[in-house]
Amino acid sequence: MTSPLQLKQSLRSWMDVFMHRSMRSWMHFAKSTGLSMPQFSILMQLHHKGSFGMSQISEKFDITAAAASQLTEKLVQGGYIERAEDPNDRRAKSIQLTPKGKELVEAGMTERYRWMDELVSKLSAEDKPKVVEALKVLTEAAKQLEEKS
Amino acid sequence: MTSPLQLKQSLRSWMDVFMHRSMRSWMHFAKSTGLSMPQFSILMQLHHKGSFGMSQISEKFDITAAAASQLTEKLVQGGYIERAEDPNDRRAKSIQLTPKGKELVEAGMTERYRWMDELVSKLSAEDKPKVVEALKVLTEAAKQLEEKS
DNA sequence: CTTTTTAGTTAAGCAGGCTTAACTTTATGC
DNA sequence: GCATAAAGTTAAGCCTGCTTAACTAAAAAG
Repeated sequence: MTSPLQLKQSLRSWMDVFMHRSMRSWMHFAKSTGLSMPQFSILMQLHHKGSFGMSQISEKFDITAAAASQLTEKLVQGGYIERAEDPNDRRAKSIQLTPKGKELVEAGMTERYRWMDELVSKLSAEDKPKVVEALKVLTEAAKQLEEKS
Repeated sequence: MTSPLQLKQSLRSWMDVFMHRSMRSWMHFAKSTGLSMPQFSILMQLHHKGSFGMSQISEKFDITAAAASQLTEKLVQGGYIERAEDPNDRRAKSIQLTPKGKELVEAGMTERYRWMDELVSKLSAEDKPKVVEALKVLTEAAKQLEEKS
């Protein structure tokens, strides 16, 4: 018997410890790159979605088009992204990660994963399969939620 | 048989989807409060640790003592924290959340938990206990790691 | 008891993000 | 085709965070 309360409790405990830890390593890495958080967030967003235009940025980050334009300009200057004209709509610009940008994002991910890998090394042999199973279930559920919204 | 690769894979998939989602709700909430990210981070840190002094802030957030002092000043002005003299060392100041500050942090946590609760509602009855078990194991492992560092 | 360290504050100045306002250029509606 | 809307850009100005530098006050060291 798993009470609903127990389930929520364990999820929340995990969430607290996980968030606290990963946020720290996250900000720490962002700082070490010399990029600001907003700039860094755009790179991550590009990593997830592949490419998008200015308007998507202003929408996602809830800033004006002007702000989005200025932020991306700095990333272009830094050589992290490149702006290309959308062939279908010549007003629109499609932005993408450059190799340099990809490299930086990869490095950030690796940093983030390190703690996870340490965590794994603490698990007993019998716990490991259980954890794998549970995380797959959770990831699957999360993806379902994502699609709906 | 759970291969090490499989374990890492499932952890990383979960981490990606989880981070992406919770970072968004996190920043969104911070923005809605009108506080800046650094200010908000200080409140969260206070929530975790209870109370601490200026020097801890500059250390944790890797900023100068001057910056820490100015940031906390704004939070005091806003009524989110209060500064008290440390009776043992009258140079030091101990800062704490006010009721207003606590309220705000609680609201942020609730926001963060909401997605988790939705996630739970997607799980089948047979999956739930497995998830609880796995998360407890992970949380326990995380706490062990935390102590060492 | 004097010197030095430590904790924190204040002020000046710089850099970044963001907004509004005034544009340019391309697409759409009628 | 012409007016209107949409996608971006640019510039001016504000606010915030951050740093350095100069300071006050209390503790520790000698």
